Amino acid sequence: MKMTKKPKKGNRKRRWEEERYTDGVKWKFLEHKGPVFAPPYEPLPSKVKFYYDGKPMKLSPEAEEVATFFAKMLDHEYTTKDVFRKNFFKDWRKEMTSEEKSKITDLKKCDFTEMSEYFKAQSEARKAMTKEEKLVKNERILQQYGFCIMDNHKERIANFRIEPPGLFRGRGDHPKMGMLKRRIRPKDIIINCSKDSKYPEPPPGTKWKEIRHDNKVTWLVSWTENIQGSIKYIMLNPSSRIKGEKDWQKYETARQLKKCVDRIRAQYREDWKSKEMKIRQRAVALYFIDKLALRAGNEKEEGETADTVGCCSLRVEHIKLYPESEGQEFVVEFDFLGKDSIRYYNRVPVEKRVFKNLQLFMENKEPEDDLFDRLNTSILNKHLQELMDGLTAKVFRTYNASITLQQQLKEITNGEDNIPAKILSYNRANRAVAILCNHQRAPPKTFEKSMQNLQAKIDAKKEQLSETKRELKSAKADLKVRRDEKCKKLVEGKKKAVQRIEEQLMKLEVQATDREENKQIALGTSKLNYLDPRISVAWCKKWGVSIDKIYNKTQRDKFAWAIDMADEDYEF
DNA sequence: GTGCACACTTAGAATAGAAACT
DNA sequence: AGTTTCTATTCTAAGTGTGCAC
Repeated sequence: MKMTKKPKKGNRKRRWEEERYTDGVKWKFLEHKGPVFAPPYEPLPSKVKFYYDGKPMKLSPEAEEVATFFAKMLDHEYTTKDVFRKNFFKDWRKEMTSEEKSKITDLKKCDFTEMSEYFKAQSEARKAMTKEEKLVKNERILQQYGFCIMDNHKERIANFRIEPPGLFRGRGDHPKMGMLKRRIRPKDIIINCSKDSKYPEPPPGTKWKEIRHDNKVTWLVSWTENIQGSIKYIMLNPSSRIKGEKDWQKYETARQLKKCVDRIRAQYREDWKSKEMKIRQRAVALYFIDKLALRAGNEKEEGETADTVGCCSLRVEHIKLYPESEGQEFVVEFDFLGKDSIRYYNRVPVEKRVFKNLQLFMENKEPEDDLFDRLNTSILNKHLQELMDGLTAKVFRTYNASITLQQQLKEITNGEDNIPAKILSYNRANRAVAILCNHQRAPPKTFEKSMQNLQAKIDAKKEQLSETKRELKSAKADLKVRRDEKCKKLVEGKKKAVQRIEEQLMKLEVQATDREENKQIALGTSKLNYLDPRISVAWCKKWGVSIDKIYNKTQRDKFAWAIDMADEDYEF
């Protein structure tokens, strides 16, 4: 793939300019220390008791450990849910001795409160640990296990700690919530590294499941998780060469789409008229993916996960058709749970042909039937591949997100504004994308209160402003009477103060607006995954906004390639 | 086409750490 | 200095998409 770039500054190649390997080879040399395992279980002190049916009961270590997982979640809503409790209890019983099993037959009779209190106290104690103590411990492990050598570079590893055992927390209505996520041991672990590297050592007295040398993949460590049976990986940090290049490539593909999106749109509009049902469905689905930035919607195994859908897996029950609604024609109402069981609700007017097609697709179907019964993501992606090299459904999300940011920035940035107002504009552009992609968050628990506090601050600032203005007035009056240096100085000082306070007030007001508009919207996901960072870098350069106002340290590391590459006239 | 294994990106919540306030 | 509040980081679940066997 051709990627536009500036000529390099020095002799040394930047990492993202080094040559890339061919035929799927991801690296030539890989050396690392392996994973950090979860600390072993520490039995509770004997004074911390578990009660069954009001009576203290000493549990076997295995049963006790699983009980602590539940105790640690006692304050969480999960533990009130039937499915969670049922799954937990079933898995807990598997860890019990036969005696325990015969005695403990009802979860309602279990009292974990002492355990729960104990863990709360522990976490308080941990908080009270001095900075140095915490830092030293974490830092040592980070230095030892947090990095690897991939080819010529020392790279940061993302998740070098193995997930500790606990109770599975699925999102939404997950049928497996509460199941026991078992402890991962060395014999579960597959190590991936290069043959000529120094292999990681398993803990004394243990063995790895396997050591392999597959340089067509990027992971360092893998294991199979017991809830869904899926594979988990340890991979590199987003700042690494291998992740950065992939990210860059993703945006280049989206820019390719920009070049041919008009043709593709014309094509799918044509296909709305096709004689073939399959093609019509494909064309309508693609229209939704393009217009509404819906996800592809792979099919999922029923009963294994929460019931969520994307575009291709939409069911009849997820949309409602209104030939006419609130003065608009051909309105489609979407209401379904998407990824992470986040609700997607939207009412959109569509073209007549789309509307008619939808009516056709829904004819003689039950609510739980697939809307696009002749379509799936594989068919759709095969078609997209023919339209453009590397094109898949998700590229539309990347493309539409990035192009929206660019357009919005162009439209709403005001050169006259001061820096905070410009940043507000940036956040608003970012927000437009987050809304498009339906990136939501639970409103922070303290949102109302924090809003009130901010408003109080604003009121106080206003009060201060009028007070200072009064002082300025009287100083001016004084100056008229006694024209001495001291009075002049005072007037100047007050003028400055008024100006300063006005600026502070303005900043607070901007902050309030920004926060209010952000109540239920998460900006981070689009910023991190959908917006070509070069657009943001160019915007910062063009308007003289420091890049760290837009990206924090971690984000600057992730987007180092873009910060280096883009100048102020970069066009997505 | 269908089902499955695999590898990788994308996602919001939880937690830790930093900053602001009292 | 202690407490509260905001921000950054960590965690890991939940998606997407490919390739292969049948």
